[in-house]
Amino acid sequence: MARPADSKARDALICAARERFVQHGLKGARIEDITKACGLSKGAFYLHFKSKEALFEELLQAFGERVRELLSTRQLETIEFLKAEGMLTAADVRQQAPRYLHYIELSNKHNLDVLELCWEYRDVVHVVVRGVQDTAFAGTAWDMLSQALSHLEYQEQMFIERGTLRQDLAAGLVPAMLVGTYSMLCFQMTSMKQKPDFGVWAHGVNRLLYEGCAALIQHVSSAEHEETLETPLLTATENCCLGAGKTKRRNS
Amino acid sequence: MARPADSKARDALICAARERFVQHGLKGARIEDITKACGLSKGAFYLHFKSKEALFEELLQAFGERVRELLSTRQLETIEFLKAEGMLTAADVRQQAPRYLHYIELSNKHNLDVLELCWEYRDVVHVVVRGVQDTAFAGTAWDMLSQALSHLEYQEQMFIERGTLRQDLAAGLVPAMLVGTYSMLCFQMTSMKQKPDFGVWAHGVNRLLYEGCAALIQHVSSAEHEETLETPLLTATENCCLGAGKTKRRNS
DNA sequence: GCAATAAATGACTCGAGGGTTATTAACTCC
DNA sequence: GGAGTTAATAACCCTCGAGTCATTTATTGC
Repeated sequence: MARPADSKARDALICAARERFVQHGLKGARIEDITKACGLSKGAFYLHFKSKEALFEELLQAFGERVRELLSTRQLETIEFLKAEGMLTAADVRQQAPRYLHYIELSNKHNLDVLELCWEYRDVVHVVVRGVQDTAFAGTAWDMLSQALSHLEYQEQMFIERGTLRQDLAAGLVPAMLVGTYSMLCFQMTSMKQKPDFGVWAHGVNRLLYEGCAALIQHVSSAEHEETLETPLLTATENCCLGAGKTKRRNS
Repeated sequence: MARPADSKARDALICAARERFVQHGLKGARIEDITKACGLSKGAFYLHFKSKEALFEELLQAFGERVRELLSTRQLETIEFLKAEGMLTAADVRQQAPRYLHYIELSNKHNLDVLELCWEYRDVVHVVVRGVQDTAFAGTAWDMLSQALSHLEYQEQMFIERGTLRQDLAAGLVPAMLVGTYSMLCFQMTSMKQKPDFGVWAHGVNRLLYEGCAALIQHVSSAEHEETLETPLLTATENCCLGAGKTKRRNS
């Protein structure tokens, strides 16, 4: 006994909003343009969403959920692997033991999963990185990167403690390089029409980094790089932020 | 026979504007807030600048000029070095020859120069990366990264052609990792109060990457990584952009 | 002190865009 | 087909901020 909503209306609004957000940022996107793009009126928008920000938060929640899933399965599977195959030793790395190659394989799989997800949500990523300044979401990109960083730092720590990795690199360096390289890739993909071949990329990065570490391990006893680099680095926890610090938390 | 302008007014306006731009982005910064911050009225702003955008462009020009200087001296000094010391060979890298270590030293110096410059202009960098969407400057960050990328790709190409570097990594991978890592660092530094120790960082990155390449060179003949990764990759020239593509060029 | 001149002010206009609401359209159930 | 209900519309209000300009203020040369 009532007029039912056009089932496509809500989805159409979300879709149009995503496009506008990418082009103009969260603030810059005009509600009237969004509704016009799907043949609706401004009022219709407020029928489905409390505000532009609420719509965006919805998108972000979905993405964040997926990210959290990925991170936690990565965590689980890594621990599982190490339980099953035993902790990696420096010798494994040096000799490119099957166990080590297997580990790289696993790590690679996880990296690819992340890239795929970012591709799926590339518009949202784009907005989070470059379109939310002066908004409740201003710190979100950094928050997400921080999660990834501290996650990888945890793994690095494990490896360092067990002697798998050299200790003479600044702690956090490898995680930061990984996150830096991958976020560069995400940054790039937000402006691409064709999905690039992530496999080639991820594989190369992995080889460079892991074999770089292996190379260092071989040189351990050689005297030429003596200075231990133990300055604490740039960790995720170093949140001595200026801009990001004044992130107004969401007031939904 | 006229009232002279307060000599400090213009500088004060620029200074206040930079602060506001960081906090709220180019569009989000209000002219009246900028002027209020240095005890002036809105009208005074238009006495010194045509618009907010004109002021920002001025900042950007200064930064861009410095960047171009750095890139060209890097280019010059690298070529000069290679002329003086001869082209590096794979053997140099493998054996960590003085010539090779010297080269790394040089490269490191240039990297540090870039980091220092970014630190000096960290507020401008911050704005360019995150505060110019829906603005004439929307594509600027990417333009600048592209310059750096293609510059490094040129060097990489040189090394690959002469056989110094392995050819079985995706072309552009090392440049992209460098730019990715360094821009991650820039991204981080825009929210830091204390200047971090760039030396430690740059040194670690260099060692990882170069020794990673060296390690690969050692494995050249080993059969275990066979597939040649020759997919063209993500080069600077791949400007198949969506968002960045519709950058309205400046209309000053 | 006074005229001339340029700096600086702040009240003003104006357009843009977020959010509201009275009204109309469309649908369902009886 | 009519009552009841909800979707959707579009005119409206309101705030905010860019840019303007008549007016005031400060300074200099005489």
